[in-house]
Amino acid sequence: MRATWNLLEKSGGAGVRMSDIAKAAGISRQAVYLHFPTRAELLTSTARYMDDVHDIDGSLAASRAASGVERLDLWVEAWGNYIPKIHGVGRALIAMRDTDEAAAAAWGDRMQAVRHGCAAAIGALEKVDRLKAEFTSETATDLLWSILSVEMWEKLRFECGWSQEDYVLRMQRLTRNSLVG
Amino acid sequence: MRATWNLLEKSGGAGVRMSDIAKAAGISRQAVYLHFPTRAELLTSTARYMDDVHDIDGSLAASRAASGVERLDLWVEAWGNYIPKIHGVGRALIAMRDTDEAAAAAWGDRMQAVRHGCAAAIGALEKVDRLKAEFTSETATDLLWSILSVEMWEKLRFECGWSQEDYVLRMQRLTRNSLVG
DNA sequence: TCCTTTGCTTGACACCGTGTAAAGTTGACA
DNA sequence: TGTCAACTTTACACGGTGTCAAGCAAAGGA
Repeated sequence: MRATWNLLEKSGGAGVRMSDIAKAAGISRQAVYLHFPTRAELLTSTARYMDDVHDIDGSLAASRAASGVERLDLWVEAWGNYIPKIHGVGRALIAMRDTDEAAAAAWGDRMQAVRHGCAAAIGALEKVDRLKAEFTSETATDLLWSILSVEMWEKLRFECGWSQEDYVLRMQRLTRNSLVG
Repeated sequence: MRATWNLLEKSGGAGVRMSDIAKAAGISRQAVYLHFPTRAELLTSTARYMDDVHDIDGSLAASRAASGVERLDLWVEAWGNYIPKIHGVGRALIAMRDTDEAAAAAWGDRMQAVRHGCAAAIGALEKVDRLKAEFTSETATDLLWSILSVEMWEKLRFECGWSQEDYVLRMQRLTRNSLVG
C-alpha cells in the first residue's frame, strides 16, 4: 500500500499499473494479487490506510468543535487541505469509475462521507440562522459538496494554476458569499 | 458520427466501444477505421459535427449582445443549457484523457473556448465596474470557468439530482453572488 | 529430522478493447 | 471492359488485468 501511495502521489494518479506497484514494492506482480484480489481493492485499501496515517478524524476535530460561519470556514479549510493528500488515489479511483463497478462504489462511499461533513457545516449555519433564505439545507449541501469536489480542486489547482493557499482562501470566500446570509 | 452521438447520448458517455458504434452505423468495425484513424479522432469529429448541428455560435449570440450582469446571466444560461447536449461526447473524451494524449488535447481545446466565453463575461462585468474588488479578471475567469465545468454539472445534475432548470437558475445566482459586487 | 505451512517466484494463458494488415467483394462510372 | 472507392471478412499485435499451476525457501512444530 505504501508503494501504491508513493507511485500515485508522484504520478498524479494516472498511468500506474499493477506491475509498477509490484516492482516498487519489491515483489512480483502475482504476489500483489495474493494480498488484493483486484486493482480496485488495492486502491481502496490504500485509501483507508492513508486515512489512518493522516488521522483524518483528528484533522477534522477543529471544524467539528466550531459553530456557525466559523464552522463552515474551518470545514472548507480542513477538507480543502486534505484533498491534496488523497488526490493521487482519488484520481485513480475516479478514472476506474466508468469501467469498474467496485471502484465507483468505493469512491462514492468516500464522497458520501465528505457530503456528511458538508451537511454538518450547513446544519451549523442553519442553527444560527445564517443560511441564505433561498436554500433548503439539502440544496445548500449539494452546492457546497460540489464546490468542494476533487474535480473542482484539480481544475483550479492545475488547470488554473492556483496555489493551495489561494484555493483554500478563495473557496472560503466563495462559500461564505454564496451560502451565508 | 450520428451513430456515435446516439450511443454516447443514451449511455452517458461510458462503455461505448468502436464495435458498438460500427454496429449502430450498420457497417463493420474496420470500416469505421477507414473514416477515422482513432477513437479520439472519431469523438472529436463527432463533437465538431454536433457543434454544427446545434449552431453553437447562434445560441451564444444573445449573451454576446448583452452587457454587464445581464451578460453574465445569459452566458451562464447559454453554456449551462449547452452542456447536456454535448455531455455524452464530453464524458467519453474526459475518460480518455488519462491515457490518450490526443483526447486530452481535443477536450482541452474545447474547454479553452469555453474559458474565452467566461473571460468575455467577466470582461463585460469589469466594464461596468461590477466585478467584486477581491478579483482580478484572471481569477474571476478561473472561478467562473470551474463553476461552469462539465464535471460540476454532472455532479449537480446526476449525483444531487437537480433538474436542468434548477441547475441553470442556481448557477446564475451563485455566479452573481460570488462575482458581482 | 521430517513435515507442513506461509509467502513468495516464474511462466503461461484468457479476456478485452484498440488499432493494423491483407485479401476479397460489390457497385458506380468512364 | 476496366478501374476505383467503399466496404467486407479474417487474422493478428499490443497492453493491461486477472487466473492458474508448479515450484521453492524459510520458519516452526512433532
